Amino acid sequence: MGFDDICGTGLALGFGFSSTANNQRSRKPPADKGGSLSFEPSLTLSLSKDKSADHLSSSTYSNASVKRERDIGSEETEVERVLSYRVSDEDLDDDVSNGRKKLRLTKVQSALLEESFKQHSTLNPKQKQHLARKLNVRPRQVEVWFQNRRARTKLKQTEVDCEFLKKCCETLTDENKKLYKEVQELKALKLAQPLYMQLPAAATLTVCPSCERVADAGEKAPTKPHFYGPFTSPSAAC
DNA sequence: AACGCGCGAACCATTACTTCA
DNA sequence: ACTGAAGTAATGGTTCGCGCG
Repeated sequence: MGFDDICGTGLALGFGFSSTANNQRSRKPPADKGGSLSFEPSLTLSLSKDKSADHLSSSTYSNASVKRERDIGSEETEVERVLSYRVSDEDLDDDVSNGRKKLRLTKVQSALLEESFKQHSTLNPKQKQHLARKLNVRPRQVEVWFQNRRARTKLKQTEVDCEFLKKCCETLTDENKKLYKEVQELKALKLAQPLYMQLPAAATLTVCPSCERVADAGEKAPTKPHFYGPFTSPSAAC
């Protein structure tokens, strides 16, 4: 997404996203065991060739994943079910033969997974095995859950970042418009009064670019005025 | 050292199923 | 009872890093 030269002033605005979850495509788990995912939107405001980038990162993702009452019965019965739930290779074969079968995770299972995800968003094989045993589910299920969870986190973060950047964009567009208007006004002023001698009182504070001497309206005119016309070189005036 | 190959892990887009308003 | 939307478990394909011959 980009906004190129909105007001014709040579200013260009653009933004995009780049992930820094160990460079996103890195298949290795993050070095830091926290395994934090961070997605960095980059906001770029460029004036012709000059380019600057600002990396932003926020983590305002609110966890709303376990919000549905998906199971009947009390927590206790659920725990029992978690602990009695066994998945074997035969089950896996069954799934394959019967087509896709969706096993809804229980509240307790989801909560445990969520808890684990808070600690590290990626799992090494050992952690996966351990968690799978703890939850009485297949390691593959744990893996899939984490995958989907990461995807959800990323989506939420992208939404948040997008909102933020939209606001940035609006602000910058306004700013840009203001500056453009100012430029137009100054241009108009310059055209209307080609000679600096005709400048109104507010603009009579002049600086000679050559000697850098400031002269205001009240000051006695120097023997040789430092005024110069639009077609004369400033340096020639001194 | 360079290369090709196989494997495992992670990601992504998509599908399929479940739940709820 | 039906239906569409939202949520999410699962699948298939792709890419990458690594070890090995």
